[in-house]
Amino acid sequence: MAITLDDVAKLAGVSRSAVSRTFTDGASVSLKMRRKVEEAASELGYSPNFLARSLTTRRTKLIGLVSDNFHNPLFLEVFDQFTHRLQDRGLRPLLVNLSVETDAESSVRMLRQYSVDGVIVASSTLPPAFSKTFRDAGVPVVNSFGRYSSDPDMHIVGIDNIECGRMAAHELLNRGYKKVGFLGGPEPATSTQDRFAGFQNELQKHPEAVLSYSFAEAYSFDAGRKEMQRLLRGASHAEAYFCGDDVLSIGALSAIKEAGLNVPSDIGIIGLNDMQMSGWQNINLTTIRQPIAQIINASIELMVSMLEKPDRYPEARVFPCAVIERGTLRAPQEN
Amino acid sequence: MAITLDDVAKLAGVSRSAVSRTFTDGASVSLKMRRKVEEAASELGYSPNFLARSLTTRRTKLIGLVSDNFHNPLFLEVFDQFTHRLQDRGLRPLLVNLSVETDAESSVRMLRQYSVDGVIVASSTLPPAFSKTFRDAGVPVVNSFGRYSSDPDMHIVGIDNIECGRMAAHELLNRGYKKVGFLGGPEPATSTQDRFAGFQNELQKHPEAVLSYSFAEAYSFDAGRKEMQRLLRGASHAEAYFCGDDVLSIGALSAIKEAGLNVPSDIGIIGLNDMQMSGWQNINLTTIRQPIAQIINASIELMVSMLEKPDRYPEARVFPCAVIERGTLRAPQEN
DNA sequence: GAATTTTTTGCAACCGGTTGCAAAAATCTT
DNA sequence: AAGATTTTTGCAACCGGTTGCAAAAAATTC
Repeated sequence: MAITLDDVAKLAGVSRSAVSRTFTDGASVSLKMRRKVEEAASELGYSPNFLARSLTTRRTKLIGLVSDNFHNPLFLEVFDQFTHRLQDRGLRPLLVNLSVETDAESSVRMLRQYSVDGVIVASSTLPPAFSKTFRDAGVPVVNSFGRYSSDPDMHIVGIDNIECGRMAAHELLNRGYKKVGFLGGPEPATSTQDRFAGFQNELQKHPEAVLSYSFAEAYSFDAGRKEMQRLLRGASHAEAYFCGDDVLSIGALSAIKEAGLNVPSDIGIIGLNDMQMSGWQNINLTTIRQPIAQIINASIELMVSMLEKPDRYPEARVFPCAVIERGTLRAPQEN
Repeated sequence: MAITLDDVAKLAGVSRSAVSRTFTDGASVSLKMRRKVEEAASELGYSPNFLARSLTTRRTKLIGLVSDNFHNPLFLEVFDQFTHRLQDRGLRPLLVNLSVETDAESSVRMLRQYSVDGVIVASSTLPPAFSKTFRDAGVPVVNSFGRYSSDPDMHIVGIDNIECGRMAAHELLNRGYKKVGFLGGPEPATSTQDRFAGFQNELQKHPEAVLSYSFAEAYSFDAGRKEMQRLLRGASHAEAYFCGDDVLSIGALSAIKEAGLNVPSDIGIIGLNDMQMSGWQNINLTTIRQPIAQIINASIELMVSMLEKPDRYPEARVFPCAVIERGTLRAPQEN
């Protein structure tokens, strides 16, 4: 059915190699030959089969894009940018939704069966061991939005979640909140652990502060809402909460409003991510911005450089976050 | 580097064909042989290369998932479900972000180069001609969320947007609104045109109703907000608006609140889609539900059946929508 | 237990490309 | 214009699988 190399060679009256060469950059073909072949090719509407080609070149330009965050609106932005940037470089994202099967082994097998050139693991919840499975299988891997390490054993791009935790604590203390809460994402998630560690660490320097904490079941609206409802039913809630991420914050805000309380006069909330929605006027969440565009660009850059040098020394790229002031925390105290 | 068929054959001391057969269902292999091969395979950690296989089987199990709606939160749900359902059937989504290059020809070429088994076009804005390009190239295609036709020339799954427009008009009239507005998505989008046509059509049956209309630049929060701001600056706005979709509605709500007006007492809003966010308590949008799970299931079902019978007669599957009552329209009039 | 039928196995060609190598053609020297 | 050099071209083998066909092995029949 489809047009092959042979068809073009036959029509142009040249060898198969000649056709192959005109479609391979950097190959030696005379101008005359190239013209002849191109004419025949366009007459037949030929374009080379990437998969057949990959058999010998060992390059598919397929990149596995693996994620388990399909319920966090932030990730629509993430997917948009990843696909966009990959396409810019002629790479093609093979999307893997990990909510189905969290088994690393089977994902690795499947992606190897498709001979992907590399894998980007985009998740703030998966443990480093997950990405390591790919590395151990000899598949170039970049871990985006994962846990930062000063001695990485694979490429890793993201933020310093511990530092973010400190930043959140600092921000709350700075605004005079004494009784503060940590409303984390799923407890086993590396991002949750690290943000909590930093938060706690900073608070310990301030003996006057009182810390409480709990965890939501997922990074999702419903989980945040449910957990905040639970907290509000309790004996006494904190004056302000650092929520695990923006979507969790928005869920919490919904519960607070529903309980007849006001933000920020009754309770303060600070989130993390600064997804687009957080800036919407009817949400207007004070949050810590995670520079996702930079993280994605760096991830792809590392991936591309790995494709060229597979044994490249593993690197961690960490981007700074910043507090985005909006309407869910009271103003800093002037004292 | 990677383990091949030959390696396994050599270790097991059998022919290449024998190995191939143990990994092909329905092939004739004795139990003894199968055991021998499987043992050797697992010792080496072999699994067949899908791409090499596809060369002869002419099946890659790759499905192009093409969309240009990467800014509408609804589509995170759409991608989640599509990837999930495709994976369930052993198919793999090759994601194409069309916001980059809207050129159908080049998408077709690229997807053919990767020998995708089929293409799902998931978009409420692309014209039918886009999907038709795939069909004309001999690639099985399903158009999801596209324009319904009673005489489809390809598989199409979605809702009857004209009917939805009527439903919205009916709902507004039923609640006693006289001066109503249509705040559409991008004017060229088929969904916008159809929803408007139905809306207009229903209103014509009610001479007392006064219709105004305008269009936002995109299906996005910002576009909806901007357009509503413009409307509110104008001489006189409508009593209630049917917005092109939910994210547009939420943008409009933001503008309304910002102008110091209240919903639904000053202005009513009805959206379309019923994405998860619309049910969030701090948004609480009255809207028309588009049954996306059913649309996605049907799309995949049609795709699978097409893979078996490529010349299957084209079919349109239309799913009914329903009004979801929340808090952005006033109660129906009792008269 | 020989003849017949059925199942299993291996050979070799093929899927649609690429590439090392040597021959042929074109270009450059003198 | 002949010889040396460079560039272009085609041949044939290969990438990692599948599959039609015929031979070999196993199972069935009498």
